Amino acid sequence: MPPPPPTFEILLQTPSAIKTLPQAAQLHAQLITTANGASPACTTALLSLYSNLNALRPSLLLFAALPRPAATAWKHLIRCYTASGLPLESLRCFVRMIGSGVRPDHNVFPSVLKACASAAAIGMARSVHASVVRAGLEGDLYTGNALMSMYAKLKDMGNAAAIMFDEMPQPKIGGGLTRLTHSEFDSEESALSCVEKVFRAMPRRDIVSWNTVIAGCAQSGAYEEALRMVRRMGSENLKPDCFTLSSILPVFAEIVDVLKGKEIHGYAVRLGLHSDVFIGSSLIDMYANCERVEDSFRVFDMLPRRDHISWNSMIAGFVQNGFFNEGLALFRRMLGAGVRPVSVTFSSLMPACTHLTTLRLGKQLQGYVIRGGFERNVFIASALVDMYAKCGNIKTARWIFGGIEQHDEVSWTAMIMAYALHGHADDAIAVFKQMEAEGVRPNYVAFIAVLTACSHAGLVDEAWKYFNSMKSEYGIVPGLEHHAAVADLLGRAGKVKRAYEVISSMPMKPTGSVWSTLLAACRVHRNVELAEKVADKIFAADPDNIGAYVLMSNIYSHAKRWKEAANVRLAMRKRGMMKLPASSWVEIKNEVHGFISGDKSHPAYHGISQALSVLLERMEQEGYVPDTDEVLHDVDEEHKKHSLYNHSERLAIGYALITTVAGSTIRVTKNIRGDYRQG
DNA sequence: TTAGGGTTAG
Repeated sequence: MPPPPPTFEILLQTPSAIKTLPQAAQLHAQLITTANGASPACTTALLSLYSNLNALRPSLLLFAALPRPAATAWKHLIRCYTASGLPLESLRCFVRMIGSGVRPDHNVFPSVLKACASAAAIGMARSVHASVVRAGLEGDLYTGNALMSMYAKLKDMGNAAAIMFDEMPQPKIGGGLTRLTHSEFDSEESALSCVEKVFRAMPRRDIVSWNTVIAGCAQSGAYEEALRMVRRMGSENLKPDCFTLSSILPVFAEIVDVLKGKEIHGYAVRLGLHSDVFIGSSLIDMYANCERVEDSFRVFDMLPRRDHISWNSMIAGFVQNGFFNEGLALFRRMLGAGVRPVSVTFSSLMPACTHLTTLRLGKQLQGYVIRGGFERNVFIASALVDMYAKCGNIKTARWIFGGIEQHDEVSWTAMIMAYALHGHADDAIAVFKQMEAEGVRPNYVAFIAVLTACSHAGLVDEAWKYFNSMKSEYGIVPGLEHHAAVADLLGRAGKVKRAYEVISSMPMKPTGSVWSTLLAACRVHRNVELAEKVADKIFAADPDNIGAYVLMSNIYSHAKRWKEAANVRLAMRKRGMMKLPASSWVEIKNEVHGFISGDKSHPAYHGISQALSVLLERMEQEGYVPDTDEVLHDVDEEHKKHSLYNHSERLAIGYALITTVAGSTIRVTKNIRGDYRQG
């Protein structure tokens, strides 16, 4: 009767029994004391143990001890490299394997293809695909799935991808193989069509195959195709699982179809998949994109387990829907829960600071960004450019912009818009030209930015030039915003009739706000007749447009047509429209102080008033004459002067003057919109 | 061995 085999041999035959690194090390130690412990068979078996545990160092040592590594040994090392986040090493290893005369088989290709995707090695990807064909493994299920996944991941990779691969030593993968360049890959066929081609050619498909092709379609914007594929799955008796659902939910988020999204939600609940973290974050995002942020929060709140993406989805959902304070509060909660913020957290959160124009919070957030080493992340940097510009600090905005290594269309546009908002039209146009010179094609938003720049600087001819070039040179159809910018410019330049023509002949229906800008221009240029015409247009579309009432009342006041002005105000009161006083706020020593026009309730009001009197006296000494013309109420001059001096921004400046040291920067923020509400 | 979710400019 043969003796029972030693324990370690049993263990080697059932490698799944080894679950931890110490267990593997223990077995390894026992094994080297035996006679054939150093045999290639034992070494390879140990290598497989270590590589399954993603232990790269011991795997490398064992591999080095093999005089002639067999295909299995290569496979384990390549897999371990890929899993350890070293795709280039993985590919080098694959090239060496071929060089040593070992033929690649169905075991090794999935890891190699995954490495191609991670390294964004497009040329290598094509070579390996050809190698798969030469090995006759096109029909292999796992290899086919890995091929599709690779092409799906390579889809968005730009020039950086080609560069990364070109740094690698040129592979020589057998005879008859050509390495295609990046441009060939792009011009021949889209990555999505590669995914679909592999899918169609597969003799056997499993749920992974379907999920891969569905995700590929969804991520490439082929929404209809993705949905058709989900319906087709059923014909092969496969039911959508949590992978399918988390890939398909972003489609409904994108096309803003909350009904279909809810159907998927219901399906997930019925299958008990709704507590899956992936589905959870897709649901949060879908509801948020459909402006149903309460539903997003309900999903978030009920998740039994949350990872950093669940938190990020909810933070982004809040911020994108204008719930800035809620987004910031959730960020604090996330930190409190011990979840580390990632780059996406900051790029989602930065717009909240921008909209709240709280430079203090933005700077705090930037501190986190710097400590996390995310400063050069193009998403974060673009948001920071925008934040600094909107908080009044264009120099810092420019400095951050300069630190971005690879500018994309968004970061360029953020910088153009930053200059535009500050009235630096020449700089804005220079940046626009530089963007083109560096090979980044301006998009729809970039034209809004450059037209805004022209508009704020009164560059009528420049604006028309850009507007006309949009369609003829760039193939971009001008939208509402572009027409509005041109009309706004014409109005500001006093060409109100021309602006009226542009708006009237727009290919789309003008919104109330487009007409309102013209109405504002009519006020500035004192064209009562046209103003009445424009107001009719606004009230026809939107009888409750409060801004238009206010403007008309002001226009009549300007023209000293007090009776008509009073009629407008009466009409407003009848409709229940109430005036909300203008307000300004200023940050002093990490605290925000708000002031409303005419308000005397601030504890420091006395000091403010004194400071303002001193200041005013000196201003008048130096020749300042208050422009009471802009105070439009039907009251006497002395009252006009009084209401001018108690403007909320003056109160804020007065407070800042008495609480900060000389030479400090004072940043006052004012609400210029929403001065009225329907009460 | 292969598959899924969240981000910046208007």
